[in-house]
Amino acid sequence: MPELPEVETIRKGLNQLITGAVIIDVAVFWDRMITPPFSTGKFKKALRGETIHTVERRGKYLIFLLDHWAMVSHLRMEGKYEVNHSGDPIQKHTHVIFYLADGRQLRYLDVRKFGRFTLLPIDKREEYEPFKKMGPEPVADFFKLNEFRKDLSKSSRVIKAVILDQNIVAGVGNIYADESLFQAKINPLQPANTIGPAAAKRLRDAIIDVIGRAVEAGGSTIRTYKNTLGEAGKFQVSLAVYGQTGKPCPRCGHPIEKIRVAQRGTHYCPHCQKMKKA
DNA sequence: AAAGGTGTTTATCG
DNA sequence: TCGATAAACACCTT
Repeated sequence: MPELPEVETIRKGLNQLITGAVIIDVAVFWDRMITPPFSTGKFKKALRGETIHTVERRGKYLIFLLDHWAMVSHLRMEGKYEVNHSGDPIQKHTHVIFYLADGRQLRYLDVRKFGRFTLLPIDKREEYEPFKKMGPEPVADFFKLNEFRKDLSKSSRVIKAVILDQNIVAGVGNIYADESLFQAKINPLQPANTIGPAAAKRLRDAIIDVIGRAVEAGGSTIRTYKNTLGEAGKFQVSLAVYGQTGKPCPRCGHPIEKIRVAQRGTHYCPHCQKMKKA
């Protein structure tokens, strides 16, 4: 659910609300949320007294820049942040609370407990393995067609699996993968190494365009996503295929179908997105 | 009412 | 090294 556009919207909200705030204490109610080598105890101790200077993002990861640490937070499926006052009732599925010096609390909620926190020394954050391997951000300046074409030619996997791979391009999840493939008129089952130069360009441009428009719209709210300010996204009304099973294709009117590709629910128009021979 | 679907990443298998 | 699969969880739908 939180893919790049949702994480980016959350990042902006966090920056509005908590930059400059000082963490005086941390409570962790689900220890597995804190990844090794940090124990919950070390995690809390490291954060006490640290100022939240700014929140950055790489792919679907949030990066809180503190005095001595970069706190990396991944929301996985259903992670959310709220900023509360101390008297506010604690919602179900609250797993981490950051107590701030001004009396407010930054709370992390996650129904499925899949989200993770990692602490990195502030000057070593570039060395974090997932960041080192991660593909470019899906914007024109970084996501180069030549590199993308090389990646496609090297892989026999189906194209949908490839664009979901964070090491190819960062931040694309199930929703925006389906939307991008639809916009580029490519069948999700097409093997990556059978995609020609023209189709590769369409796909690269579609990913940049779809993600960009979704960021502008504050992301998509499918079931539960809300940003830090408690607001829903607006992009769900612009979705052409995701969650539109049985509805007419906005381009040709053929009913949208749902199949399974790379173990993921996949929505596409069988008329507009025909499989092409290599 | 048990079973299956939901999506992201990492670990593990062949 | 690559690709496929399972596991980490809770809730909702069938």
